[in-house]
Amino acid sequence: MDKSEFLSLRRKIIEREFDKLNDMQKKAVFSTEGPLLVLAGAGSGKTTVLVNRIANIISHGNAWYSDDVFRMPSPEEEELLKIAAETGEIDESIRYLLEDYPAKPWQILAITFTNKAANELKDRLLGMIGPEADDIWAMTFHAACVRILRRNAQYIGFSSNFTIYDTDDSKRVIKDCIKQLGLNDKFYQPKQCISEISRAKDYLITPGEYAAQNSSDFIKKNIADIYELYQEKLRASDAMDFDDLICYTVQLLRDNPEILEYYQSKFRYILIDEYQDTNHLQYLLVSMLAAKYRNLCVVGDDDQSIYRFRGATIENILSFEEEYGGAKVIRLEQNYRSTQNILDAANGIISNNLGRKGKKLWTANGEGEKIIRHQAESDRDEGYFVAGRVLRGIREGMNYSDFAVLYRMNSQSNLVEQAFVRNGIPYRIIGGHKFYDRKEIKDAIAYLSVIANPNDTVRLARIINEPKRGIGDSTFDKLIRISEDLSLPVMDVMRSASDYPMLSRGAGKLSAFAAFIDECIEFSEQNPIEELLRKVVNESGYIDSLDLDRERKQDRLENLDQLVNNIKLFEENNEDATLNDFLQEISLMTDIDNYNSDSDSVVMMTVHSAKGLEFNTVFLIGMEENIFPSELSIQEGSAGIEEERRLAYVAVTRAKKHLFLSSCKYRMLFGMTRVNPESRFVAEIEQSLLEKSEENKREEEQRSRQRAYRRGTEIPRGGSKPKSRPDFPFKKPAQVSSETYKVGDTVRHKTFGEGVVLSASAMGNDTMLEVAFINGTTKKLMANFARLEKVK
DNA sequence: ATTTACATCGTTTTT
DNA sequence: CGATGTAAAT
Repeated sequence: MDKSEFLSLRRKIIEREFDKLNDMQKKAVFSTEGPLLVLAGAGSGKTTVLVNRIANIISHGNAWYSDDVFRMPSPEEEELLKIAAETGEIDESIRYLLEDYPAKPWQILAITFTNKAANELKDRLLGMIGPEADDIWAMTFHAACVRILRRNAQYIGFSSNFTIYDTDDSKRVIKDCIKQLGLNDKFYQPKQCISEISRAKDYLITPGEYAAQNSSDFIKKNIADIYELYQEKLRASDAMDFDDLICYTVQLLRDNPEILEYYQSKFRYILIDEYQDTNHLQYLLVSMLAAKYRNLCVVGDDDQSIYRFRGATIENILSFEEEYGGAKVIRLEQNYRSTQNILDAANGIISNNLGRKGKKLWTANGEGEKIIRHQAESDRDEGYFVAGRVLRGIREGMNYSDFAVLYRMNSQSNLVEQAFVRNGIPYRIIGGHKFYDRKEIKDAIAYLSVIANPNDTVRLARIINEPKRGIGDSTFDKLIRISEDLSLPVMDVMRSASDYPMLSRGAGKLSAFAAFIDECIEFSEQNPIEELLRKVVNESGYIDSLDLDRERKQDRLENLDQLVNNIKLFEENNEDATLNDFLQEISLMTDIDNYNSDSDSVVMMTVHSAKGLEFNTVFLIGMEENIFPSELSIQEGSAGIEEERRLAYVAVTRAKKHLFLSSCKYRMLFGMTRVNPESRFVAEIEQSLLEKSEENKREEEQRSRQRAYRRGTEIPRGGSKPKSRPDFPFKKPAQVSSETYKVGDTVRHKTFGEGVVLSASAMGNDTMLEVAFINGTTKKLMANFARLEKVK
């Protein structure tokens, strides 16, 4: 056997191991060295590629492409190789012949976007390469950064069990800062400050630099002060926000060459999933880590970039080839999920975007059914339409879990939810009210946080008077003031509260509370977390205080029980896990991470949350202008619309077999009834792929029969029955306004101000008005709902 | 300090 | 419309 024979045999054996993959997927799996861009369309087996690529790197390294041979096989080994090529069974003794510098699991860093994706990746890796997969760093950006930071916390002046603040916590701190600086919080809104600070962090701009860059801008100068104070407060609380996790990691690596060198050498192979959703800071982090080996594989789909509002820059993926000269590009365009009709619809929508890498999904699954397009009378009818179709599906033998309802914004779930409740359809809502966002859960977590990190003043503020123990805002403010002025830990001040005249009145209560926390801290060192939680909620009087509102008590107790269960589960899965580990786990967790398709119920969520998931039947509701695309994105212009279009592309490609696109003639939105035309995205789908819903067809038939009847001509009665009115009040009791409007009238609206009526047309027993408001926008409103005031 | 009533506000998407 | 926050009353 000569060398080329051996090499081709080697390739054959390796290829056999991955024979379930298509050619493009194999190419991505075998391309281990150097920068690699994998453009993976929706449903193209992206995770499969990631898993297999990692497996290949560990078991074969670059052996498929490499012409290097460590040693030629002996005659016995040749026989074993031939057997392996025939049967796929590889004798352990010849493994070394099939390798070219394979990596150890701990040399691999695989970054995903969500914890769910990370867990899925880990599970599949465990299944494919066994327990040593545990050494692979397969996690989210945030989790990886936390891991690096905890190990090196002293370099950046934090303790190794620093707290992670969520958006809610950050907001509280920001509010404090605005107040403390004596600024008007109308002018400096917490939300805007946070996003401004977040943008600064994205480009590693320090408060000082930010101030210098904006010295001529009065407002931004103040934001610089807020930014500075905010960072100080977080540091004093030994806490970081989400952005800090990445930001401090980048700074740590930038300022400490030996640490950078350690991680650069450690991670020989880096893989980044969902690369289109990375922001500048994440890009920076990746490029630092990958600088040494340049074995960087990024996987993504420029058409699925939907997190621009959070700082994701689609440019990261668009300019990857430029950034990494000589990068290999592989496109995965074969879709294994949907029917061709669904893919054509998605292709049709996305082709309207400019500046794409460009790709076209195809499938071997066949054409499939047409996409059903339905127009409901109202948002309420839309809910009943969905419910009706689910029930029909169930009658035909489908499961509830085959269905998903997707929408642009959380508030759209309400009416579908009501329709489901009335029809006894089991459902789950992902997002919206997150489990860990519930008050009682946040309170409980706050107690645990303070016990884990007594410097966490934000969480302390939450619970120091919850339940009421007579420690009001002014006392707490004084407490913080003293602790800041004397640079003493808050807990120390509390313990010896009676030493401070300022605290005289509340001193006893404060020291009692401090004693309770101290007792819990001691308890926590010896006992499991769930025991600690039980102690906390019972002995703090929290449970007792729930009696105040009997209505919700049961609910809240159940939630607390659920939390205890979650903790137990966590402790079972993670031996000798500390309280800190648990708190970290939940601080980086979101609702979607808890989603599993086990229980048989219809699932409802936003399109954003649905990314990466798939469902047999998808109802995409609210396909209307001003909803999807959203009003704000329309105002924003093409960049906004293109992002919405990508979102629509994501939504459509979630469906495996059936897709419904529904819209309403009018809907209640933000407290008033609005009229929106059907979404432009529906028009971007080739019309032959769409089919009107039976419900709509029947209505039309009935209407035309009525018209014919009025004209005296008769239409032969067809098979279809007239649509029965739904058994629910379809509109609110008519509060018909005495006012009538005609074109040219001047009206005043509560929020939009004055406007001129452009058109008025009768609709049912109401009038649909088109009004041009002085703020330059034109809105369509229903006269009876809009609460308009006639001016002239 | 706490409760209540009233007003105002902003309304997308979330690691 | 709902959540959130402020002002006034207890």
